[in-house]
Amino acid sequence: MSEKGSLICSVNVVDQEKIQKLEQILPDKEMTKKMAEIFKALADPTRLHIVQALLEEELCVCDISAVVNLSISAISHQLRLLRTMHIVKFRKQGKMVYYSLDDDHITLLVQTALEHVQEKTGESVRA
Amino acid sequence: MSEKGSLICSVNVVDQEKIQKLEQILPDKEMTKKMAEIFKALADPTRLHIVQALLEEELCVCDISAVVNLSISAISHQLRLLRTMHIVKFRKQGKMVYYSLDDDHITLLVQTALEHVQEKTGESVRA
DNA sequence: CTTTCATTTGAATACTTGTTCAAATGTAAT
DNA sequence: ATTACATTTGAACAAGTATTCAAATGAAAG
Repeated sequence: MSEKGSLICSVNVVDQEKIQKLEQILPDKEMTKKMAEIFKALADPTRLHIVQALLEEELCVCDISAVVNLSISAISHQLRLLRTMHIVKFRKQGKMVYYSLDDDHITLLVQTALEHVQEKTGESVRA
Repeated sequence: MSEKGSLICSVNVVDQEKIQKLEQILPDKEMTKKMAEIFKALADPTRLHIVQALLEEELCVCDISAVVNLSISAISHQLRLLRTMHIVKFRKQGKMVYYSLDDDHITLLVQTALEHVQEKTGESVRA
């Protein structure tokens, strides 16, 4: 943000038009920020693990803690994050709290990422 | 990871079977970690912005810096990260270095995230 | 060879984030 | 009320990360 203005390189001067065209097409900064937040929610192994488990079935905090093998407290903290991101929803029943996925898009995102990694890892993709 | 073992809550004891079934179905930890890394690559506004721009066309570092409105140095650092993640590839031509997307899955991920945000923001989704 | 310019790199800094521990809710049972 | 238990919360600490600045490459041109 400093070497701009007078110090614009020749290429930028030439392609100023290209830059402006891109700025028009691209989603605005707010949109990009929100998209980044979705990715960020899935960017932590613990949270992704939680989401993967909830992809299968509804689970209580205790269950999740067992599957992910992390303290109840740590899980609860992460669940709060996923809650505020509208990725999971919850349902109280007695002392227990049951969590499930709130959003359908998440499934597609996780699936796509899985395919990507499988391909890059050289795993056979048929079936 | 501490209140486990002897202190397992009654629910877990009952559903121990459920937990084991989940552990079988779910991708192993290595896979989950790799998936999280893909998401992490897209989890930063700056990097996502770069990727969105490259979705449209091949660009040099200078161009990207102009579009994202951040110092050349900052962009170069992020590009290195995207490079090691195999998300972008580059091509040298004289003094300039041109970057483009290395992976097809990224497009789908970004599109899905965009749709998700648009829905949650209450934007009309037709067309 | 020296200068110029696009890009990269390394160190430093400020900021963010995941986990832990201890304490607080809140619900159900004795 | 008191106890037991599932979950949440807040503070604190360690680890990770994005950006900046200054310096280093490396390629083309004078």
